[in-house]
Amino acid sequence: MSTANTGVRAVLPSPVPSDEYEQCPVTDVARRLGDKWTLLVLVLLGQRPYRFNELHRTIDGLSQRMLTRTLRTLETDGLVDREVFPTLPPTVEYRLTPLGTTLLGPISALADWAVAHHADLTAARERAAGDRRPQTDSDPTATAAREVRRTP
Amino acid sequence: MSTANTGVRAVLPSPVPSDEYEQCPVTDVARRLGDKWTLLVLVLLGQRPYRFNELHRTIDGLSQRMLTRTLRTLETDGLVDREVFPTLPPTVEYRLTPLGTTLLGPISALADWAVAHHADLTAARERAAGDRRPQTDSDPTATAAREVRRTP
DNA sequence: CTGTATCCTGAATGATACTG
DNA sequence: CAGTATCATTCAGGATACAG
Repeated sequence: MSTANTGVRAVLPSPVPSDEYEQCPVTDVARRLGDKWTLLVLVLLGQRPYRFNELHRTIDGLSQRMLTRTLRTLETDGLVDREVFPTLPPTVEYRLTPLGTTLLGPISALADWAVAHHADLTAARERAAGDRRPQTDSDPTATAAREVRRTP
Repeated sequence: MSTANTGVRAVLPSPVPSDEYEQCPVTDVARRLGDKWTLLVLVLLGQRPYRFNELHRTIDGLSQRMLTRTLRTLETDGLVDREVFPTLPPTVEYRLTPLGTTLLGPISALADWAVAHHADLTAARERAAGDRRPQTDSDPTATAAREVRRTP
């Protein structure tokens, strides 16, 4: 794996993007995927089209308000298409656009990593939590500075 | 590219994880990367170790408080190592752990996608913004329902 | 069924000042 | 240099009611 960090380097001008950090495409995308429901919705729509209430029922805990918001944003970003059928009552179907489909690749890479290393994360967190009350008080006499370099 | 969505499927039991959505490793990871500074810090540390103020200076707009918070979280997750040198004044160096380094791969995948398709996103957003005031009023006589299927 | 309109709370982030 | 402590602000997100 690995040395495909071409993209990463590409978006890192030495003085990182000014306060207009949203200019950074990577952060921009990450922030969207990082909200509470977008990833879940994208993955579901990656399998087949869904209707509004179908998504609502499938994703436990997701409110109507947030589902609408999430879908609208995805639509605005051109990742999802919304099709309305003139039935009574109305039927609306959502599906990934071609652009949206191309996002499944990177998402899968992230998903694979998450699944593979979630145990590590959990372990690290528990270790960190435990380290806040250890008996491991090292010998204070050994605390003497081993190196004292001046910081320029 | 593409059909590597093994991971995605793996974490999608049909009735999506109950309100304890944090159980989902993928969403968990995405939420961290989706905060305002984590991704930026990870990418910088992916190039070489950095000292605290070095990061602070390099990432424009990042406050001391948020840098500390971000680094602590990364440390807690086992993605970043913190090394203190007993100098005067103190010197602290941050570097990726081996686990943290493995995250660079997925991040690169996302970064590559973001760079490649940022223009599409921007275009879609502008189109969506413009579509809110168009003169494209289609012929009302053509508005008749073409299909009226009953929703089950 | 597919939304919109309000209201409300907690978390994320920022600004500022202070410390070892 | 490398933080911590406080306070203020903003915003994502949830609850609820209502509408076409």
